Amino acid sequence: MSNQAARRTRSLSADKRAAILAGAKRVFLRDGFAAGSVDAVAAEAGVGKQTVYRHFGSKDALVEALVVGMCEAIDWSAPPDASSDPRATLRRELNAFVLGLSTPGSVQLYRAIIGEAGRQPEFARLFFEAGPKVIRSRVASVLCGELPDSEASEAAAILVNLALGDAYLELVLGITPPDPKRFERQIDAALELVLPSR
Amino acid sequence: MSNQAARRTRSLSADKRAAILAGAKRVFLRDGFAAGSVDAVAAEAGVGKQTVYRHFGSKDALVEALVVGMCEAIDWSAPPDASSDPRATLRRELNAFVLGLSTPGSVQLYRAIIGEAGRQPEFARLFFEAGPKVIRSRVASVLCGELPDSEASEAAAILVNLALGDAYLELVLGITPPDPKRFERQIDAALELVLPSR
DNA sequence: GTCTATATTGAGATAGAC
DNA sequence: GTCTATCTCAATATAGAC
Repeated sequence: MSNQAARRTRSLSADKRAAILAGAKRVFLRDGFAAGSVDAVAAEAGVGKQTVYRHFGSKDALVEALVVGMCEAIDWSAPPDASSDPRATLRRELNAFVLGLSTPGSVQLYRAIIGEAGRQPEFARLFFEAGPKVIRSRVASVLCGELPDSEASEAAAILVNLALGDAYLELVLGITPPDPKRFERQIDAALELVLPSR
Repeated sequence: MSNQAARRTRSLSADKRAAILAGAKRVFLRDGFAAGSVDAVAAEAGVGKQTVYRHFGSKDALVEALVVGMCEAIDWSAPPDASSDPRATLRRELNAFVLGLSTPGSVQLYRAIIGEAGRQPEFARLFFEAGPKVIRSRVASVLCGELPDSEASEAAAILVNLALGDAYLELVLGITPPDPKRFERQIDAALELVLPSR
């Protein structure tokens, strides 16, 4: 009967979809959402343009699928550790965060999100909720053991800000290349300021 | 002879030029450098499109003139004061900085600069040199009287970062509206951390 | 379901009237 | 020097072959 082809009435190739999204990532993060073209995405993905439209319907929908997918894939947290030293835990956590955010893909996504924030507030919110907000609360939860709850939230915000510090603004602006050592120094200085060792 | 018309061989109307730049500012900061059109600029400025091209030659040149002009016009510094209290001076200086950077025009310029940083590094550098870098050194020069020179530069960077804090990221992302009181609280907390009052 | 060829719109840039 | 009308090309989206 129809047991073979029954449920594949509208089945599109998952491989092609992934290839298109990969192409879209390269094109749109390099050229920007406005200047990047569907033609370029199709060429980059090695598929016909019509295939892109079959899968996503429009350029806007493709861009949205890309941004949503990248935001959902964000995971800048450090794996859990057995150590009970909160300073060491915070150092690992903050380090994983800045490294994740320093990735070329993350920097390009960050630029694109900021650049479109005035026109696409949903993208900005999605990114904020998936990234900075998560890190803040992870850091705050560690700090709750060390500081009064009333101070933990504010201290977490300070730590996260200082961990990024100047280095991140300069990285996003393309002034200086990524420098893990510089981030480590910023993190150590931040920890010393918020949780003095003596 | 030619003494009347001699030197106006290539004189264009300064009024029109200013009107075009004002229109370009509205259009490009609202729609982005890529999506904003010269037609829209001409309409916004109330001139013909050809006039735009007579004055600037190309869309790229127009965008560059706009960005350069806005960066050169940046002045987020506080006026000098007679007070000799470095904490009060720093508070005024940092407050003027965050207020200047919170202006709708500044936020939109910041977004556009970040969004194009991967493709237009010169714009990013121009902005950085005219804005953040200037504030850093102003703050550092005040701190030189309070801290060893070796620490003043780093402390200045920390102060500037904490003055912007979470509030600025959320403002740029369009998550929260501008809130001068929140900035003031961030500045006070930052000063207390870097220059404890007791 | 995927590709090639095409319709249509819009934007950058220019020619010519005044 | 400024505007109106136009050229040209690129990009979104679609139609039809396989």
